Amino acid sequence: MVDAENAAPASIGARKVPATIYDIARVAGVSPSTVSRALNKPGRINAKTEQRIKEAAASLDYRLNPMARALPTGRTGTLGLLLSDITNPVYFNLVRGAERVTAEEGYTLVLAESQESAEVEIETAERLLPSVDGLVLVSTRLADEDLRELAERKPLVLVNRELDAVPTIVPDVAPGIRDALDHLAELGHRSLAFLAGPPASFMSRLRWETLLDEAPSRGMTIVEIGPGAPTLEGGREGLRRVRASGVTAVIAYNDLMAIGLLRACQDAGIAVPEQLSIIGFDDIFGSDFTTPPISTIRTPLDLAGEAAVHRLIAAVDRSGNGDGRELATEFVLRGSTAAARS
Amino acid sequence: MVDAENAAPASIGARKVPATIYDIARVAGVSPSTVSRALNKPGRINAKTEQRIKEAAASLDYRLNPMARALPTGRTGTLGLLLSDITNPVYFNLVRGAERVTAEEGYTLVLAESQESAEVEIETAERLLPSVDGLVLVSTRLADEDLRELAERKPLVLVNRELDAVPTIVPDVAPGIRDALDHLAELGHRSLAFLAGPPASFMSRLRWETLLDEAPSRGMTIVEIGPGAPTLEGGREGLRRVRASGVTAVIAYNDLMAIGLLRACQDAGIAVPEQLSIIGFDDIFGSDFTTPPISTIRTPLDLAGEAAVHRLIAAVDRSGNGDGRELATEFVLRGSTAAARS
DNA sequence: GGTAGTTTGTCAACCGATTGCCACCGCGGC
DNA sequence: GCCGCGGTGGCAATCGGTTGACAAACTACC
Repeated sequence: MVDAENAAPASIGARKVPATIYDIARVAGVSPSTVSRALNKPGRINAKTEQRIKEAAASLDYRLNPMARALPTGRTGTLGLLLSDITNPVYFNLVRGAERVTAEEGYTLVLAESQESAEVEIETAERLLPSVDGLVLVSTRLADEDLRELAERKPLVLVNRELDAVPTIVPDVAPGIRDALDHLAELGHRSLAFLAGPPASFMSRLRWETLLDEAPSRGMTIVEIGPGAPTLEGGREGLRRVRASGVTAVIAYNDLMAIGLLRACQDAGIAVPEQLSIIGFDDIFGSDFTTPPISTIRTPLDLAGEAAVHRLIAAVDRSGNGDGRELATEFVLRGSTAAARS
Repeated sequence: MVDAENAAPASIGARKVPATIYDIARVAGVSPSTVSRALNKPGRINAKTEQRIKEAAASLDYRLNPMARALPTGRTGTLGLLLSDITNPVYFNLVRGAERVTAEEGYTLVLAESQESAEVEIETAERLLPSVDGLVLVSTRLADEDLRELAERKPLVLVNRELDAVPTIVPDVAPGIRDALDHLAELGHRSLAFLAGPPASFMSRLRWETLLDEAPSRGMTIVEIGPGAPTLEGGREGLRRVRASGVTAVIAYNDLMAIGLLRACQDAGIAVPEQLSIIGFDDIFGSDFTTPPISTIRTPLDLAGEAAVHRLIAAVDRSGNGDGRELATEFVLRGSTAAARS
């Protein structure tokens, strides 16, 4: 019993205490401020002293305490990435790209999700804000007003949303859409439908507007069906209206909806692509698992993630590096399109 | 020029400065320490004063600075989640479960990945360690030695890895495996193969060991093929050895490998499930997109993520809540198995 | 040798909270 | 009238770094 009482707190509680610059100063025989400068102002200090301090630091297994540094400098060294739904495969590559650049630049990434709710989103942003140097908001559902308010507290970068005075990363949807439409036109399709996503989605509107611009000039008619949830289920639910519309090809707001629609077709005995051609957006993981594999308009979200973080870091440390590469979408031809049924 | 010099820093730089407890103290006419107590030691202060302080705080739109609090208390209020590959769909639900509980408990989650490399993993863990209260390591590739070292610096919870003296979340693979084997036995399969994952993977070994225990008692032979990368490609590459082995059914280390193998079979003109039955692990997103959809042994990773964070928080704030629910796997029957070819 | 100029390192204040210790207040009891 | 006490609130140290101002030491030049 005595053993247990002693052992437990000792093993659970008494963790190794990290070394501080004061420890290093003592070992190296200098003052703490000298240690601080030796460690992050190379050259400010005599080379020999610097060397001695670095050795002391190494021997003590020193690691800088980010919290302690954040206090006087105001820089936390972490960036926040806020998205609507972490489990949505659309964002996988975006997260990965963002994570890569963040680590590369010596920052730390904090990830959070808003569960498709504007309320949760603003709360989460508030919670994150004090401990990050800046925030990337992906496909935000917030109002312009809220965004502006956030932007005046910490640097902000938006992905898939445009707002003046706030840095923005929006892929150029036109190239992919044009190629997809050309492809459908060649196959003889004359009447299309766009299966729309959530009403608050900037991206859904942008895709629809672009289709609306581009389809007529190719001699095709196009109608909007929806809005619907950007999920498998949302795609399934579109089938009734797709059938009723009499179109020969559907472009869905995203791959998830395209796959949902495809499966609904299969359940209903509609042959894809023979009776209906389907095209998605984003080229998510798994969109080539289906039979037929989904043709899709790929959004380079990995690049978008990278660009967003680059831009954010530029804003955080005032290095003017705008990094204004264009992020062009691209049509990926697979098996879900065929000649229009006559 | 004077204008520009004044304007630029003003608009770019002069963000809203957050209020501190000193501001509140001034407004409420008390000392900062009283403010601190009013805000987080309810009752310690006269009710009227407390009220006044809270109103002042609200009117100033006060938000506590987590960094400043972390310094004296040593508690940062954030937890780290480290996994080998963020884009691996296996972890999606785990991440989501972890994120949910973390937010629920008022903590913040930091996500990082190690890119399947032990070296990157230890570096990343080191980088995260000073700014988190504890760490969850998922499917770690680190040696026991390294893990023990980390564990004595900050609370640690392992998922998919066992190590004495460190809290561990390992799903119980046996139930799912037993059901899968029963199913295959019923279909007349007598010789199986296990398509192994990475050599350093504890989970791969655990699954193999369990198969090794359970198959013979059902009158089936089983061989291990691999190790291989836990990816589509890794699954594809297994086909040659699967064919050579003459087995009638394959259980792959995970769904990704199962899907890779399936696609390789399709390319090679081998009918699945007629000529070869395939079963995966994990029930990842997309494993039901294929034709045939993959039968799989589902691991409740969302629960694992939740349990891991609960456990970690218990360790962090010494609330003894062990939360020792068992996480049983479950066989999900879909279309990739059929009677053994004679 | 004296003076100016340049390194190099130290002092001390500060970032925004937390917390142990103490002082003050009013009150009741003896 | 004095003492003790519980309830409030303030003082000041502290966490671990950063940084402007300055002093000491050294260099160089006349």
